[in-house]
Amino acid sequence: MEEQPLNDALGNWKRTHYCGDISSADIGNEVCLMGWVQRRRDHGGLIFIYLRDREGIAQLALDPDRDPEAHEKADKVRNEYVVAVKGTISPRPEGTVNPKMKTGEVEVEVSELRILNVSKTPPFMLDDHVDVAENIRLKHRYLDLRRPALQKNMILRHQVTKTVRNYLDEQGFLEIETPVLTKSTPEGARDYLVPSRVNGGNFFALPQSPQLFKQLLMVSGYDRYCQIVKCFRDEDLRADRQPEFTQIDCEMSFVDTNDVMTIMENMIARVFKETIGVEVTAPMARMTYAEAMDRFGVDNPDLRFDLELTELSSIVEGCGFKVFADAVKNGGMVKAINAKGCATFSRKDLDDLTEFVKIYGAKGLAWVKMTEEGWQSPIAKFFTPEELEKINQALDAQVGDLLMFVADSTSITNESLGRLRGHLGQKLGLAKKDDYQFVWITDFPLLEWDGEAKRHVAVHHPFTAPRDEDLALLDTDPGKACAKAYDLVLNGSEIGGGSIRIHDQSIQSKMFNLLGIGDEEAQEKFGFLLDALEYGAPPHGGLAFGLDRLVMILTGSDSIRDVIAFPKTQKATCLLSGAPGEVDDKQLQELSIRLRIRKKE
RNA sequence: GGGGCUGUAGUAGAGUCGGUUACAACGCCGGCCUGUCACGCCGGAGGUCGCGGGUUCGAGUCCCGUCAGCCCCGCCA
Repeated sequence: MEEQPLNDALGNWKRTHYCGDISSADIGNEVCLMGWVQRRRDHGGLIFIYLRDREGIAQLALDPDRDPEAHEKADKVRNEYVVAVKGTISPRPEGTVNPKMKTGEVEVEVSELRILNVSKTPPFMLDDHVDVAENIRLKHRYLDLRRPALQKNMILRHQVTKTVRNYLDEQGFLEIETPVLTKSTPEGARDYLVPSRVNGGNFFALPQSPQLFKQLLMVSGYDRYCQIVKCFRDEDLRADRQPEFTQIDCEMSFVDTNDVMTIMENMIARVFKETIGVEVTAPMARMTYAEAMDRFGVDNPDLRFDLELTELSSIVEGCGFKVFADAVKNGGMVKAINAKGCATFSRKDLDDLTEFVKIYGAKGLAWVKMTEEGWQSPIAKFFTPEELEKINQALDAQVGDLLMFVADSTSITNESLGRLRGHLGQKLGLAKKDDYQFVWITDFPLLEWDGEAKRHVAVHHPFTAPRDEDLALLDTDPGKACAKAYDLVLNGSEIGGGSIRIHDQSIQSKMFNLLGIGDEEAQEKFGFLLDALEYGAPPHGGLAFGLDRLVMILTGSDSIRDVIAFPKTQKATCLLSGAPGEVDDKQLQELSIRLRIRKKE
C-alpha cells in the first residue's frame, strides 16, 4: 500500500524556540518552532494546532485569509505528525487567553508550515489525562515517553544527577568507573551471569554494587570516589524494585560515620532544593535501630505521622488471656497501636486489617473499640479491671479510639504491627505526599542469626565495621555487636544506606570466620580485597543512594517504572525489545553452553 | 515457590438470572463549522469478549486449565 509522500525537507530552517518557551515577551517576533502535533482543531476556516515538544505546548493559529498555503497544509496534519512552522508570536485576542496553559497568552500566527514526518495513529492518546494499561504503554514505550508527564519525570531525574555531580565535585569526589563484567560474589542477592567465550565454562557476574572496587579505590588513595552506576540483582520485582537499577555510589577515606552522614545529608538537601524547591533542614533526624524497632516496629519508619507502637508485655504477662500471656512466656511480646478516633471502623474494616497483619505472619489482630461503656471487644472478658486500666493508660485510650494488638514472636509482632501502622497512615490520609520526613537509622546489629543456614549472616554486608566499643563482642557475643552502618529513610522508604568499612585485615578475617566463610573460601572469593587491606588501607566508608527510589519520591510517582526510561515488567522482561530472548545455537556453541530446556517452538 | 486483583472495538469502560444482531464514550475515517483550547454538530467504519478445554439446546457471563499485566509474601548483603 503506497502512501503519497507528504514529508517536506527540513531545509535550512533553524528552530528559534522550544514550544513551551514562547511568551508575551516574544510578541511581534518571527519564530520557528518544531515539534509534534498534540491536537488539531479545525473550525472550517480557522485551524488551531497544539504543537508539543519536551518543554511544553504552543498554540498555532492558521488563518485561510492570511496564509492560504499554510492553512491548506495544516488540513492534512494529524496527531503526532512532526511539524515545523515559521510565524509571528501574537497576543491572543481579548477573552481567548488560556490561563491553564504556560504559553496561554500568546499564539503563533503561522506563515509557513512544513510536515517533516507523518505518523500512524498512535495506539493510545498521548494525553496525560488518558489512562492506559501499563503493558500497552511499555510495548510502545517510545510513545509513552513522549507524554508530558513522563518527560517531566525524566527531566527531573536528569536534574537530580546533575545536582549530585556538581555537589560531589565541589566536595572533592572523583567519578571513577568500575567494571560491569566482574566476579560473582557469595552473600547477598542472586547474580546475573554472563558467560565468557574466551574462557569457556567461566562466567562473569554483573555487579550487585561496586562495593569491592570502591574500597580498592580507597586503598589506591583516591580519597573520595563517586559514581552514578547501574547495579544488577536477579531477584523478584516490586513497585519500587527493578533488577537493574541505579545507585549514587560514594566512598571516602579518613572518615567516621558522622562525617559520611553530614556530607550526604547536605547533598540530599541540595537535591531537594534545586529540583523541587523544597527546603530540607540539615542535620537530619537520627534514631538508633533499637529505637526504631521499639517505637515503629520497622527499620524504615515513616515519620509523617504518629500511631506509634506501645509494648504491653509487662502488663499482660500472666494475664487471663492466654494468647497474650503465652506470647510473653514464650519469649515473644505484645504490642499495640492506638488509632485515635477510629472506633467507627466497621467489622469489615477490622477483618481487612486482620488479613493485613496475617500477611506478615501474625496469627490474628485483637482489637478494642473504646466506648462510653469502656471496652467493646471480643477479648474484654479476659482482663481484670486493673489490667484494663493499665492498658488504657499505657495507650492513652480515650472514648472513640481503636486499639489494635498483636501478640507473637518479637520479629512477627514488630513487623506486622509496624506494617499495619504504615498501612493505616496511608488509609487515614496521614501520609502527605509533599511532606518530607528524613531520618537516619544508625547502630544496626552487625550480624543476624540465620536459623536455616545455622550461621550468622551480615545484616549490611561482610565488609561493615563493628562499632569500636563492640570489637571485643566479636569473640564473646557476636550477635550483640552493633555496626557502623546507617540508612537514610524518607517517608518510610529506605533511600540510601552505607557503613564504615573494615580496613584492618585481621578484623576482616574474623568477620568471615563469624559468617562461616573459611579462610580458603574467603581467599578465593575476596582474596583481592583481603590482599589489598594488607597494603596500607586507610580507614574508609561510604554509602549508596537508590536513585530510582529518590526520583520516585521527588516526582510523587507510585511506581519505579515511571522514573525509568525503559523499565522491565514484574517478570523481568522488556515488552518493548522482547528481552530476554532465545539465541542461535551457534552463539551457545561459542560460549560452550548447552541448554537443559528445549527452546520454544 | 505462594496469595490477591485485572483481561470485552485502537484506548479505557458497561454488559442484569446463561437467552434476539455485544453497548455508549474517547480516538479513527468522511462531511459541516472563522476564536477554539479535552472545540462543536452530522454520518460512518471498527469485535478471535486474552488463549484452550468443559458444562449447556445456548457461554462475554458458569466450571477447569493456561498466558499476560499489576499489587503483595518469600527473596532483595
